[in-house]
Amino acid sequence: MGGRRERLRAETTAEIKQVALKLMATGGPDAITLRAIAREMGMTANAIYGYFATRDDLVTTLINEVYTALADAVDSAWAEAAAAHPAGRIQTWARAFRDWALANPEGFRLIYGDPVPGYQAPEGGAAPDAAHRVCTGIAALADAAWPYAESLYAHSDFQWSDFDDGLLGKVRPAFPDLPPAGVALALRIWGHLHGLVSLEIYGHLHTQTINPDKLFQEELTQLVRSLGVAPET
Amino acid sequence: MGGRRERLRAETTAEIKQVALKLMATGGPDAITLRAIAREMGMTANAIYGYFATRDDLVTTLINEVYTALADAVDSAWAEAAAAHPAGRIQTWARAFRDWALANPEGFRLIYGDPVPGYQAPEGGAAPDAAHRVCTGIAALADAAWPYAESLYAHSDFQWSDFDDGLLGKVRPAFPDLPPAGVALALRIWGHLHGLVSLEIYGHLHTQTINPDKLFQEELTQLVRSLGVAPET
DNA sequence: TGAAGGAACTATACGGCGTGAAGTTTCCGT
DNA sequence: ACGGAAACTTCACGCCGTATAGTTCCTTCA
Repeated sequence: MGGRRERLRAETTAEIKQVALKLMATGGPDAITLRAIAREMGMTANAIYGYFATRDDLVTTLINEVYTALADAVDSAWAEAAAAHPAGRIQTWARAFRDWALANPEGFRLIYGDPVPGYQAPEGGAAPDAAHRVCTGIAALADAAWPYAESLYAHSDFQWSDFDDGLLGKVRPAFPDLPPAGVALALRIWGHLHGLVSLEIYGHLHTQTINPDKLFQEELTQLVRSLGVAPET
Repeated sequence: MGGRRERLRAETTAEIKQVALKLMATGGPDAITLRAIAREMGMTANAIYGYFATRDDLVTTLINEVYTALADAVDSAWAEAAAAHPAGRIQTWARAFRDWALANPEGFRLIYGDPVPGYQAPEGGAAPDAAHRVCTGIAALADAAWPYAESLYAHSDFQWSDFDDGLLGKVRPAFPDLPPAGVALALRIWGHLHGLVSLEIYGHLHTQTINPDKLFQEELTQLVRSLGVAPET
């Protein structure tokens, strides 16, 4: 075990994924075809079946990796701004989210759109896990803002049972003071940011406004304001 | 002109679109294939080229029709709630938006997602127009809320030049009292609602919360609150 | 050392896809 | 009645995922 055979195998697997990502970056998620990957690698399409049972398996793996990359990006942005005022920290996180999406539009489509004709996401896997990581990141925003915002959500009647156990398994230990209403707030913020970024990535915002940047900045300003967190300046 | 030939042609065109929509409803946007449509109609795939220059042309036409249907749905909901309090009227509109999406998830994907492998939306066409109609609908929400919300956006420095002329051509005549900051608010609300609905349609919300209904209702409650519009009850 | 076994890969094939070119039928206007 | 156009079919090409069978080569163990 751990011999040359398995090392070569791991390298080939990595190359397949890398080539697939390169194809996706240039031609969109639809460009991920076994034949194109094999062509790029000087192989036959069928050889890939030795590494991935099916094309959807490969796509699933890619989704997991890309989603993890997104989660890493926003997590590290959050960590780097640890010392900042909550308002600035929240804005840093959100900007990292949008910046990653703009830098990896195909990755964003891969994660959040219909990645490939007929692709159906499997039940388990790392993608829900990465999604939970992202949600946990937003829960961190909510947690940071909660001392300011709590009074606004006094009448919200959410219970823990309203949420997914896998998500709560990450959120509750990390933020023991955050109540169910705070998790709902986090999901809503996620939706807000996802919506604006998604519209932009898919080109729908472009037909409405000249500079989405300004709109997003306004969103962030109003976000921290609506949370009751005083802006930095 | 206006003879039997052209009537038959119009009927066939309509049947192609209808069959395509039926296929989409059952198998998703990816099921829209010329061969499947032709099979359903007892024709050859190439016969469709007499009616649509290419498959993307057909998809574009479908997008226009479906988008128009969405715009009609939310417009009529807005009109029916004309007498209601602004808070209720806004919530009625937003619920109509989400209800339409949940009732026509494939249509939503067709409009807002990657409809079909490699499809690229053309520059002009009716889709941007329908998008402007939807945005104008949200501008109506903003306009209704503006008397309450204006003070919150006093420091926003948006200008007319920040927005698309086609959109302004519809919004400014309809709502002469709405300033640029109000249009920005409308786009932000659009993004918020789109994000939550989009996450739900694509199944990402499902792995976080048990009942998206409740989350969306919370969103509406907080929306009217953040606009300063007193809730009805 | 040499044979067994399995992993890696190729060859071939099938059906489905969009699309182009050429041929055939059917109908309309003159 | 006839010329021409519109509607439609047939055939072909290259793309796709994938199943099956066959081949080559490395590793491991007796």
